[in-house]
Amino acid sequence: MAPEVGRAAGSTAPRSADVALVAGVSRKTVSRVLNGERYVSDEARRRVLAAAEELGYRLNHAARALASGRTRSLGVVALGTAGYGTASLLVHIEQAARESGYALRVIYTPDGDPEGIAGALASLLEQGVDGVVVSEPIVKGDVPVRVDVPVLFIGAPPAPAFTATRTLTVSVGALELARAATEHLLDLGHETVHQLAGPRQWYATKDRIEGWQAALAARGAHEPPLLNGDWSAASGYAAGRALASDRSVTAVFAAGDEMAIGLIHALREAGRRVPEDISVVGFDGNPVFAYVSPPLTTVRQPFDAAAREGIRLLVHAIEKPDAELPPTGQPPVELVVRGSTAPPPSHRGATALRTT
Amino acid sequence: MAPEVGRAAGSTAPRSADVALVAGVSRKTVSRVLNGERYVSDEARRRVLAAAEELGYRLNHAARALASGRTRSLGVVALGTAGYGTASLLVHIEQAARESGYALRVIYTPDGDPEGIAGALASLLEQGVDGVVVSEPIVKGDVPVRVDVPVLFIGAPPAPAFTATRTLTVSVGALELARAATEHLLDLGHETVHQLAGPRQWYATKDRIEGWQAALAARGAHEPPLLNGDWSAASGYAAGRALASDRSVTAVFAAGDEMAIGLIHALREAGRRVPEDISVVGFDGNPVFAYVSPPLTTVRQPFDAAAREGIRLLVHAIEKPDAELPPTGQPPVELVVRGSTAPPPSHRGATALRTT
DNA sequence: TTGAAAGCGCTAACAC
DNA sequence: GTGTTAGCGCTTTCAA
Repeated sequence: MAPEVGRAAGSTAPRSADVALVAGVSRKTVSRVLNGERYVSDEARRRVLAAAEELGYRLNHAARALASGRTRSLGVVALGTAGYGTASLLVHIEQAARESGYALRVIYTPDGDPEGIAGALASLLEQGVDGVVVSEPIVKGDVPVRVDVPVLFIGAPPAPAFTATRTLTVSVGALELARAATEHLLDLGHETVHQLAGPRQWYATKDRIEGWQAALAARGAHEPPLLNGDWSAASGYAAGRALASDRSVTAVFAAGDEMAIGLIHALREAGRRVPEDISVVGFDGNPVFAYVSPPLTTVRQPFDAAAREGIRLLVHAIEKPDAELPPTGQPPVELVVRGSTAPPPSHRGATALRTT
Repeated sequence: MAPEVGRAAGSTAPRSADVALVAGVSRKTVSRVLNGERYVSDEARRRVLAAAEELGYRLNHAARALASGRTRSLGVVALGTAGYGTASLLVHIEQAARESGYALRVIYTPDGDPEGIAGALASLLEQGVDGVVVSEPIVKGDVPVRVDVPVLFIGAPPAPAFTATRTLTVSVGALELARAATEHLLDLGHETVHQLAGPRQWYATKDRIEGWQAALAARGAHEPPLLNGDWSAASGYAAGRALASDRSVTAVFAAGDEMAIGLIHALREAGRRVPEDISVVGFDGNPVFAYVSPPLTTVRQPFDAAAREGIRLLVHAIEKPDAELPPTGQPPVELVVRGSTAPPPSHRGATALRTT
């Protein structure tokens, strides 16, 4: 079917030269068409496309990357647990990147510690990525890597000693979300709100603590000591067992939905009712927890908006290194009130008296 | 600190030639050291490594890929929802790939339909991957792409019309898991077991239906019509509302944990107790559902084992194209009995009479 | 055990 | 609008 076109008839995959031959144009014109550049006649474009189609031509990204110095790909350093947050963020990052014409290279780092992140970054950089996305890393410690591409941090400011050409940050509004969660509980009439926090060295934990503190301080509420978890339901359960015997606790803000689920389970096992005796609000917004008993009140992390916004920023920094960064909007603060929160027993008691 | 070494002292990143210069060897020797090839003296190796370290040398994968025709990377076609299964599988695939020296390029396909998979494959192939992993795609339809690298299907056999150099499959034992789940219910004394299935065009759905049918048939149990869901808790909830009024239903196998959660919620809202009136078993093994009420009985998908095994196969096919494939073990069948399953009311009734 | 030369397939710069 | 030339940084021959 295809005419004998030099090597194109051979055994190897067709190259741009073969397409050029079939289309009757130069390789550069093929390149122009494939890259959507201007200054190509409609006729030439049509012929190139037809030839590429006929030959089953597939562009070689490695060659393009070598010649152009750009890979049109982004590296992602993902935190290693298959939690809803990480997974959801990754899905949205991939989609946003793809829509901007970038492919994704992913490395998981179970702990998110500086060494792990440094290693992941080094590997990504070797592979040749035009930019890197790091989500919510650890608070302390240097990341001892020379990074010569823009780096986007999702959800937290970059570690202080991090050295990169250009560092970008996009917020998920964790502080505001934590404040909203705490305020919701305070509004319900609780005197104060305990927090079941994540590992202390995570940025994500820090923001949530600060938002909670801010809400407490604004109402003049006493700030109880933090409870510690590791994001897992099991750790929430452990914290709940410890907490159950303290009758003064009427409201808990858990820094993650799964911890909230574990916490509630322990509380109920110990005979404390949720939300009648203790209210619990989670953090993340995994829709499945609308279907447990009680349905979990939570705040939704705007992973979709953050990913879109972040990738927009990153792509901008890659493609227009010298331009100003575009302005970024405030992430939405979305409180999802379901069944795990209610007024404290004291209020309910009053209500009960009235209605009895 | 570093001596003036030609271009190395310039503004661009050091290349292998710079390392060679500093080490006092040829570029080829540098290449040999970096690729762990034999026939390099210890002394030469030491000098090359030292020079690379001193220069902060980073290998250029694009150049290597162009020259060698291999990228040392794997493409993953992931199904688009941020569910526990997909996310968990991806984490384990990445880990196994990294341990074998391969990087990962990921594309999500929300629906897993043939067009989506074809597009994802084409994109991955352009990027230049040495192999591809596709997890549980759709049953029907061609995937009209010329694929010239080995393709691994996790969890299901390849679509019939799929044309690839080499097609590999690794099972998660879904059929056996579905059978185990169904048998568990039958063993408890239920006369039959309903199934809340996933979308019919998914392979994953097919396996689970077949395992369920096999278990039913083996006991001579009647096979009730399938209920339909889309993996989401919301769809499980919808199915549960429809099911609640049918008093003859005493046991349901939900083909996904989240659907099971939604189902249970609807059942309870309608006044049916779980597990007293109806038993429900899920499918996946997300640990968080050990902490809901009732704790979900489920079967655990061996994502870790499947990913390890699958990547081993894929890497073998890539690196030793002509060799036999290594044998693969049977994936473990793990039933996790928790609180959402119990004997049917008839049995319990008998027990209740005795104890009253 | 090591090195020299040739090219992988593409794009950049500059001509026309 | 289009073509020509010269590499991108590495690995692959093949020779020493």
